[in-house]
Amino acid sequence: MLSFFIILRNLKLHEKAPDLQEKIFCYFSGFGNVILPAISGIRNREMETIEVRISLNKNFILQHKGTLLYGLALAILMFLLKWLELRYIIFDHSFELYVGFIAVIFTALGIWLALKLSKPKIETVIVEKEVAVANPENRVLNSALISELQLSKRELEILDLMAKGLSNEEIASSLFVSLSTVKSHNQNLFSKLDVKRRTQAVDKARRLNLIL
Amino acid sequence: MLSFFIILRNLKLHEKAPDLQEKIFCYFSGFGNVILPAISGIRNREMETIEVRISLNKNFILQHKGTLLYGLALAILMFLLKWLELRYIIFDHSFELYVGFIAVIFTALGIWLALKLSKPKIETVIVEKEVAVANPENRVLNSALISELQLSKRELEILDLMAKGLSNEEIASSLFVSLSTVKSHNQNLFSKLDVKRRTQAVDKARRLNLIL
DNA sequence: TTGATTTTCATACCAAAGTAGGAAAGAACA
DNA sequence: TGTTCTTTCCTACTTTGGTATGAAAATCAA
Repeated sequence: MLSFFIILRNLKLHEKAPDLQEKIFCYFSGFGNVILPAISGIRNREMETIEVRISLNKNFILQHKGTLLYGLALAILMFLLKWLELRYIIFDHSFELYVGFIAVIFTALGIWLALKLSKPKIETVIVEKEVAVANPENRVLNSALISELQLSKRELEILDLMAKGLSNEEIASSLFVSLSTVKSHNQNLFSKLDVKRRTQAVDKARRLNLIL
Repeated sequence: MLSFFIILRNLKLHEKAPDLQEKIFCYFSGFGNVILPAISGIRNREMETIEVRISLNKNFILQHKGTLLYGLALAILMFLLKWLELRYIIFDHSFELYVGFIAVIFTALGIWLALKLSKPKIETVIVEKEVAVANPENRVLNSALISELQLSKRELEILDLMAKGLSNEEIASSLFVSLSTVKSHNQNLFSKLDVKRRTQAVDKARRLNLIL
């Protein structure tokens, strides 16, 4: 669009301007060919940088700088090429020398470009090494079986204390109930576990992970 | 400086070119102003995207490809621009075409060389991954403590059966001894373990690994 | 509100465990 | 041969554990 209006303006100036002004405009138009791309590049880059920073939170200053250097390098080389052309057209230098010089210049440009923009990456290879960790005695309550046997909360409490070696009287004191209560629970517990005595109950409970 | 020489060239062409050709040159110069920023903009955007992807995925090839495409695009554009210029200067354009082609070729060559010479480093990082080993109850008899407590072989036998839930009578039958014998051993055992009842003895023995 | 389940408690009685004292036989070691 | 320890066994007695029966209160779900 900007160029479109430049063309329009050029046409206008061309119709109105005398021969001298037309010449000056054309000269500065050529000057704009160098500056415009550079300015445009910067602007586009800046916008891109902002966008990327928002989405990815990355630092693009180096890349920004790289593009600037790249643009300047191209501009300088383009100028140099044109200058050589002009000298050749005006002063008629050797053809082979000119071509050879061009080849060297642009090879170096390519190398410089690649090295500048392609930084040697360090590729990280992650190797997972399994280390066996001894798992300490890790016993888990057999909740499913507890539900299946329909052991009540109180019964489990008594079973646990029984396994710790407490007598009925001691269990009663511990739970703030009477001896009769403990005996009642014991009866229910033994019946559910199908055992005859506390030692059997404890042994079975351990084997079945009803207690830890 | 570049513009200065462009001015010089234009003066020359102005002196040689007819009025019509001068106009056409100015228009196409303006046309170039549209294409360059647009292509540059696209390239920049694409490059940013590629670089971002690379930094995330660490894909080195994509970065190279981007650089190549970018360089080639600019080189082709430069060639096209020159070709257009030459067409309207009314020179023998085979020479300028040749020079422009040389520039493109050697830029690509330079890029290719640099990429060839720069190899990515490979760094190996070892990550230890802990794997829990399913370790079944792995209990070992505490022989040292058994000796320290001076538990006899018979006492240990009885302790083991007691933990399995056998009554005194059942233990006696099991070991082909009388009930009195078992009671005698129990007394000795309880005394050595400093406990008052079988459930305490069993609990303590388990905790101290006197039985499995 | 009703019914089922859990928790609590008591009584009477029997079985098993635990205590204390004593003794004999066998095995191992100095 | 004598000593010590282990194993075996008995008796009398006390304490604890287990069984059976019955009932009341509390909690929870329908």
